[in-house]
Amino acid sequence: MKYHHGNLKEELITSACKICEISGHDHMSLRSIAKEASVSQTAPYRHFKTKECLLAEVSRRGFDELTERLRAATSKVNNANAKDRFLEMGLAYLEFGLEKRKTYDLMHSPVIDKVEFPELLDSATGAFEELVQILKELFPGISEDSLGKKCIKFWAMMHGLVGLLDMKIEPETDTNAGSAMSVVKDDFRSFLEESLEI
Amino acid sequence: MKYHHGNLKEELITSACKICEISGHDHMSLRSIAKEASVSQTAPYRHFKTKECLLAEVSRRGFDELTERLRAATSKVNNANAKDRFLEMGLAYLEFGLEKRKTYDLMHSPVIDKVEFPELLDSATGAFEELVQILKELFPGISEDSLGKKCIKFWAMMHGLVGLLDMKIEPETDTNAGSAMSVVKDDFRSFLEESLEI
DNA sequence: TAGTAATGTTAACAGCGTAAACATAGTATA
DNA sequence: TATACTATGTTTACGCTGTTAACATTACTA
Repeated sequence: MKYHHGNLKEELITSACKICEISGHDHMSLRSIAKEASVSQTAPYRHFKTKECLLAEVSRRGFDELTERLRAATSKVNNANAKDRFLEMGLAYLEFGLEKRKTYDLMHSPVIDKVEFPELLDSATGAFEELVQILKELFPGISEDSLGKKCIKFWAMMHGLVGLLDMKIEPETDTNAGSAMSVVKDDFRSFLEESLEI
Repeated sequence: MKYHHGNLKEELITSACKICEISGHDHMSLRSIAKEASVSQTAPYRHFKTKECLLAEVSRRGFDELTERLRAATSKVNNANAKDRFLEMGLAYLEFGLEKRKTYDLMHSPVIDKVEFPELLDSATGAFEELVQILKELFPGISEDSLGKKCIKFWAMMHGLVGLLDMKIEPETDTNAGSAMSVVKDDFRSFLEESLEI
């Protein structure tokens, strides 16, 4: 048994990512992470000033994975037209949000002030940039203002959609036959396609 | 000094609402709420089974206030056309989200499982219903399916917008003159109006 | 090789949510 | 009106938390 671990910081982060996705960031303790790495309770403090710093790193990795997924989704159909690639990206975003729900929550949680973690802000912006690029292709010659508005609309819609799908707030339609949420879930592609008319 | 407080439950809730909006729900302790009401640390347990139950009540009041604001916004211009009233509603939603940011966060936080609190779900659905109604007026004769989709789009966009405005994730435009976010903030009305074309 | 920086451990602190046992006040019933 | 019961408060205590301070060991550098 070595006294020095060798690669503790990295292992703490990956453990944290795992525990976060299982239990959610508010049911995740520094001590449990340390235990998972077979290390004393206070060892993490040699690598992270506070718990928040570790959480920020977990969040950062979340954004990086999201960015990667968005990029992969669009390049998967690289020879297709911009519209199809945009749709793939939207699908990938929704999938990430629902699949890694707890991590997604942390990424958007106000617990971590992004202003205090510039690298985290960078990673988050990186994901946003994927959307900017595809919309630029989709609307060539668009003004910066319009582009900005479009980006926000779509990003907000995606983000809101993930939240709403999990919140289970539904409109009480008269018929109530086939809830609106499941309509979106089942046919997200056409849902997104319609939205392109914005 | 009376032994029995008389109206402790109500006072705990209002204290909790106040503290929540000031400190945020994750920096809010039952003990501090009890202290604010000049009562012992465990007194709240006579009225709320767990801390989560109290938070659920705070969240519920948040949704009720949101509902009220949305209704007030549309009835404010009651003799105007549906479109103007819709725009007023959107504005009111955004205002609420930014003004009562911390409470808004709690309302959308996964910390409280809405399935476990049916009344909370009712209040949340109540707010959603306001949107459903105005969209029904705006698009008379619309099919239930389309209505559902439209509701979700707008609700998601609003919800996402509040989050994004606070997250400060911005697209890095080439010019970077006048960030996209501030464009939305300054001219939310036209932003929303454009979105009506969805 | 000596000294210093990096990285680990142990012990201790205050604050937290919560449960158990007990105290007091209000209320219904005999 | 006396008595039981219920509602609502307090005190005490438990285990868990994030964090700090003091100390131990290893790695690196002059």
